[in-house]
Amino acid sequence: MTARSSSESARDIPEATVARLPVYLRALNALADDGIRTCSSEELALSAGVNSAKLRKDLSYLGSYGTRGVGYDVDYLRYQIAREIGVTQDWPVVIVGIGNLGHALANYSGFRSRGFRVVALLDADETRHGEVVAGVDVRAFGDLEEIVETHGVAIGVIATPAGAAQDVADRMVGCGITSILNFAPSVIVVPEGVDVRKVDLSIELQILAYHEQRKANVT
Amino acid sequence: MTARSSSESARDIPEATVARLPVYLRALNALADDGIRTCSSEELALSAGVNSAKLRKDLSYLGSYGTRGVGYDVDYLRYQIAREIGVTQDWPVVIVGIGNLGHALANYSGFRSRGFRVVALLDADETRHGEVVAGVDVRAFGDLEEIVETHGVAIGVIATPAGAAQDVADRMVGCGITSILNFAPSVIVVPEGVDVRKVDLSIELQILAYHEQRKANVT
DNA sequence: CTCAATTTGTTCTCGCGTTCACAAACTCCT
DNA sequence: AGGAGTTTGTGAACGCGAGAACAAATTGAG
Repeated sequence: MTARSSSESARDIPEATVARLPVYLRALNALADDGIRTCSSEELALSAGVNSAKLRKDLSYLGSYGTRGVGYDVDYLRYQIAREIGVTQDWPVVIVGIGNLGHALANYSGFRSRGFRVVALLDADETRHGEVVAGVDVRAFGDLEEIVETHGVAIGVIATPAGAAQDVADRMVGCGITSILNFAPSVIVVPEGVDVRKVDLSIELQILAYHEQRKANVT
Repeated sequence: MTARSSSESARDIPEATVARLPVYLRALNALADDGIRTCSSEELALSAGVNSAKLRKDLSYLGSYGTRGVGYDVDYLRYQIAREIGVTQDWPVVIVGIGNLGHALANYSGFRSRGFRVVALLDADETRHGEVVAGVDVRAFGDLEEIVETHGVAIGVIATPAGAAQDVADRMVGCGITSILNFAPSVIVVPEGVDVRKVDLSIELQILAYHEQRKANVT
């Protein structure tokens, strides 16, 4: 299943490591902005908020990009991580659902600066079609196929109410979208081969509430 | 460290389980809305998008709330989970940073319906003070102490740009806030005893991009 | 050139979480 | 009442990730 014919990047990077690579990349960018050209695993780990042993192990999955006795070249490592994640290229993204959250996402500058380009905002509400939000056209949900095909979109973002999420996901999958970021508070089912990541705002708060309650209960 | 003097809820629930309890709660609410009064672990697991064995083990940490041969009483289980998480009570929350994301969070109905009440929106921008967003007063960041004390706030949400996040966190901790939900794309450092959860929108997309790239590379 | 100091890459061990598999408990039908 | 059929709760095995610890590689001083 994980056999790769491509000669490079054939390593199988653990999921936990993949989730931390963007954090390292951000830390490296911050260091570069400060004019720092070289850093040790200890320093980088501090910036990223992780253990240095973990950092080194994570980086070792990518290859040997450090120099013993010296550390890592910030620019070089930055490029290597970006390439591994795939953010050296430009990823077109569609956002469905132009409520408060869709608005916020469309305006979020962090997407663009990290290689993601919002090519369209889709909504079922016809009265909003033709509007321009954050420099992006608001279009009809029915235009999804056309937009996906024209721009070669592989990543879709769901920012609709819970009730619409599964329908939207089905349509996205039907168009050939293979990665979905779901902000709707509902579980969506997709075929094998499609990746879904879920961000649920109220769940995060509930987890905090659980711990908060326990703190209070230690009498 | 985990010794509890309180007689009930003395069990130590694994972190991974805690993170899933809100999902189960949501699934149970959906079932209840459909008029379903009883469900098996298999059915509930399907709604929640998990394995039924995992679901049963998770629930077993709370106690034996099911009936063998029958399943779980939806209302009863719902109450037990809600009580365990702590969402039977009302949690006052402050949001700092009234940008696009702060706006979206303030308007998010999912908070209120789950026991979280936004008591104030704070922002450094003086021109916005006195405004009312989503029925909540926009106040000066300097009012943090007063608001936290008045309402007994234990949970704070950071929705500022990255540069301000650490300062805001420090102030929050200084006021006695012990749980922080951080949407700013930066690592924040807090003292022992303070819980931080981080939601980073662009990191989620980068993780998707990594997998997307790998799919494309399987030639 | 040699040796001390530094820092990476990797091996090893431990603990947590997931999953399987099954005994225990309950219902319902005859 | 008894037995077949369900479904929970949990013991045990397994796999992954975290962290400690160390060997290998590099630098720089004398």
